[in-house]
Amino acid sequence: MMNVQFKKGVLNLCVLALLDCQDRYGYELVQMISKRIEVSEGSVYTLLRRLTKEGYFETYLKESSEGPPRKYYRLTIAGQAYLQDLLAEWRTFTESVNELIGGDGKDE
Amino acid sequence: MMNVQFKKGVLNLCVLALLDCQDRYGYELVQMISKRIEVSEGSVYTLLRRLTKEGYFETYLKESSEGPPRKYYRLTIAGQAYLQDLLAEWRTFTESVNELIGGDGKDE
DNA sequence: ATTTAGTACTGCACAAAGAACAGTACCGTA
DNA sequence: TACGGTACTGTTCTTTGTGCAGTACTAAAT
Repeated sequence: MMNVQFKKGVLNLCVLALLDCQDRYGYELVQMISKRIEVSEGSVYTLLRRLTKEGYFETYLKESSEGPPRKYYRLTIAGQAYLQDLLAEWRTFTESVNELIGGDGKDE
Repeated sequence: MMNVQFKKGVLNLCVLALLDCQDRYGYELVQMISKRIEVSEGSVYTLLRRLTKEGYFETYLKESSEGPPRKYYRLTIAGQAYLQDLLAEWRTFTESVNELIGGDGKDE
């Protein structure tokens, strides 16, 4: 199956990025991410709780016609800043890795 | 500092890829990887021991004129296959993430 | 001759984060 | 009223990178 370890930290980035466009609720995020990368519910909810505790999200409840009330997550200012940091890191990181695995055994 | 979690599993891929061209010794791998991404010696050596135990590397010692003998690592057949798997996974994974963070909130 | 710096490897205790799983609860339908 | 889908909580387990201490060899500086 999909490499578990690749996901460490990246899930973080994905959730933040998805919340940058609009507020979303947990189950919705699980569905959206699962379409592209395998992820368990537990991971996403755990992450949402953690980042909320760290001040990157604010939450509010809203009732749903098709089940229990949904907890929506909204990026805080800190969350937006964190997202920008992670985005930049992700880009330079993947670039670095691609250079490393690109095959050129150059010293420089 | 660099995001620790991004590295999970990727270090694995980097080491395998670097060994695909030629045999290398541990310290050399640490130096090569450190040029691009921050990594501690402990991580690389731990990983080398683990992958060796799992049959992806064979090792041999060779003396050095500038210090203690070096332990060289060579990819086994299993190691080459594993590398190909990881490479493919890495490519589809980064593609998926880039789509997710790319901003299109599309359902499909 | 002894110290110091660079090279090179070993091994362990620790922390972070995702996975698996069980549990709670609401809603609509058969 | 039993089932399946929606929606969230919480705990335990595993993997993997980190930090640190330790060993040991070589060469240059004091």
